Amino acid sequence: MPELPEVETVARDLQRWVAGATIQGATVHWDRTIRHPQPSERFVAEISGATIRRVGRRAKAVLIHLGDGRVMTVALRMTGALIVTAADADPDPYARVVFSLADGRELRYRDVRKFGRIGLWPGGGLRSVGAGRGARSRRVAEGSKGYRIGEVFSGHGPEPLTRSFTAARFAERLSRRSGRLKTLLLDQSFIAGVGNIYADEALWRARLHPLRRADSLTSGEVRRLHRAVRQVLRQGIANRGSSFSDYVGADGEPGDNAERLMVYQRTDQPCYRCGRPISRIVVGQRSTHFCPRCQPEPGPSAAP
DNA sequence: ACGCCTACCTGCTTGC
DNA sequence: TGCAAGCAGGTAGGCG
Repeated sequence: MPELPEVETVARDLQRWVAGATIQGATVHWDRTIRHPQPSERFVAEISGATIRRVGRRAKAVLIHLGDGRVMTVALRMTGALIVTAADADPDPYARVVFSLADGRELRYRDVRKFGRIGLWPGGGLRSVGAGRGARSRRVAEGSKGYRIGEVFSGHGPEPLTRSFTAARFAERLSRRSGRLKTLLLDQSFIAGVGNIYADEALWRARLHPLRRADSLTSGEVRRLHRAVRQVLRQGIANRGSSFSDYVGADGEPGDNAERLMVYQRTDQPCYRCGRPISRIVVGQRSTHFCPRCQPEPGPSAAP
């Protein structure tokens, strides 16, 4: 589930613990985890000997910047985790890729459900941040290799915690969309890094119904949502992420944010603001939690 | 441009 | 107790 706060936590941990380390070699236990380059033997050959210069994040991906400018991307998807261990730590049956570091430690990519993907890309072009739904056609073209790291992310929407993500910019983007708020918040080409947990949390905080049409918001509502998105993400980071079953930081420990969530997975429990039981509906095949009193039903004119 | 659907995987919980 | 169905934080790709 890792969303922006969980990925940010992992990236900060790794920056602290493995920046400057050398990757001596790698063992791939599940071939499909390697997205690029293939075959995975080639990936292993190309990563071996590389040094880790810096670790960062873009959208929900961990970016491991190498000494020569190349970038390794790790998309954790549902159950992925990057954990730093001593080499003599117990073997992990769910470790899909293990990087051995020259100092004797291991960087393990663990992933129960095997949805996550690791790529190794030439550097360059990372500043470009495209907009709109180019994401899709870009991704299709990407199969044709040769892609630099910047192009891997060119279809993603703005990073919600940056300075340039202003309420005015958010308002402009929302005004051009007729879809439902919940669906849009989950659309990575619309806004990067928000997933199911933080989308529900932000909508509750902003007192907006998940089925509201994006272009129906007043400017006051847009400001509330803009602030709410940033607040729930920052709170998630401050608490090292929300853990339910699989998510852990690079230290292997769960985060503390799950106990501070207001609506997510609180179906039928009282709303912390008004006491009314939290509702659960399905929007875009994703379970959605909200308070039917604090987040009133969109009127017929605003309904999609 | 956009929405809906399925597929990708495994483990855990729930209900009969 | 056993077993099957349902559920899970994400996204790529196909179809309409």
